[in-house]
Amino acid sequence: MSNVQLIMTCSNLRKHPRSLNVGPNKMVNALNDEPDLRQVLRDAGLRVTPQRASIITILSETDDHPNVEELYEKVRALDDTISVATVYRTMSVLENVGLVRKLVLDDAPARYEMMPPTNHDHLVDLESGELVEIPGTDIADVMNRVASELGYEIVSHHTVIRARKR
Amino acid sequence: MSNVQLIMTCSNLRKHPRSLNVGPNKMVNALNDEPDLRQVLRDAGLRVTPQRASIITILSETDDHPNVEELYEKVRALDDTISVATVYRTMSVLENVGLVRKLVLDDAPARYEMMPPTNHDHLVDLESGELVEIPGTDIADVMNRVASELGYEIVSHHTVIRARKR
DNA sequence: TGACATTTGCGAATAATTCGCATTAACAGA
DNA sequence: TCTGTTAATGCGAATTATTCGCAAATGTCA
Repeated sequence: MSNVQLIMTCSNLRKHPRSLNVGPNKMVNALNDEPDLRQVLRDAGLRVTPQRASIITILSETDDHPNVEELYEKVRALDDTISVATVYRTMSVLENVGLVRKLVLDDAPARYEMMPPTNHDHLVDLESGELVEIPGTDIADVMNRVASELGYEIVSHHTVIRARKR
Repeated sequence: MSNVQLIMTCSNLRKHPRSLNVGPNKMVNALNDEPDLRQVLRDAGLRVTPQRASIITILSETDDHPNVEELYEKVRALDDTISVATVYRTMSVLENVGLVRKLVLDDAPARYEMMPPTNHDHLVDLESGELVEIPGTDIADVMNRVASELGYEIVSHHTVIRARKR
């Protein structure tokens, strides 16, 4: 009996500036390549610091969903003076601004991903801890309807499905 | 701009023994009234302790979704020697056995509720911290299809919707 | 370039939850 | 009903993720 957690998330709150096409081995600064991202920060009255740039760069290059500790280790390759507290603070800032999405899992530190330009969901295998992206579903439609009936406009949603292999 | 978290959960994993019809002011022991519940524990090779009985009693009488601290305070009325650790341990046990559901919220301690006999979802108002139940939706159908395509059988699911008043 | 509010780094502080362990007690079998 | 086995409890200490306070550093805008 294998235990699995299916995590589905979608977001339609704001237009994603532009998807980052940074090659996996190009250690470039995402914010330098993406003036749009700089502007997102500035528009929110926030400063574009090298720490924030490094974090976004790393996050843009990863296709998994790192937690703060993993992020911190990777970012240190770009900036070996950055502190964990800054990573925490930055993730919070980026989340508020809408550049990253926070995935709150049970019994594990929060994970993060860049805001995806396309809706997609997630599947977490609890045994391996692996978090896999799966194609988006039309769950969003149902949710939109439900939220709409309550007078709300969905900003984002996050579904956790616990399932058993059949 | 009011911020709201809509939490939707459903469960279809196992037949709920029987819904508890304990009156709001009847300070009775739920496990004594509900031999089914005792059996659920025994079937899992677990012992029916007074602590577990008290916790289930309190949880059955509440229509909100208490966290461990709130639960602990209320349970102390029935058993003033119970410890917080026991409440934590018991909630974990009851969750594994399928008697309660754990609601993991962001930036707040986990909340719990008795496994509902009928599907229902939740709405959390972040400002007030209030967690309101809303009628179940057919999201479950969509999820079942998605999970089914992946070869999984849904045990439970948990959706968090962040929405903004329109 | 200079003023100044933001942001950072550091380490200490919090908060939720778990753990270790000696003691207690549930319950299956005699 | 009594008893032995073994799970469960209570206590407080330990862990873990995250936040906070504050002085020093640094983006940003005039």
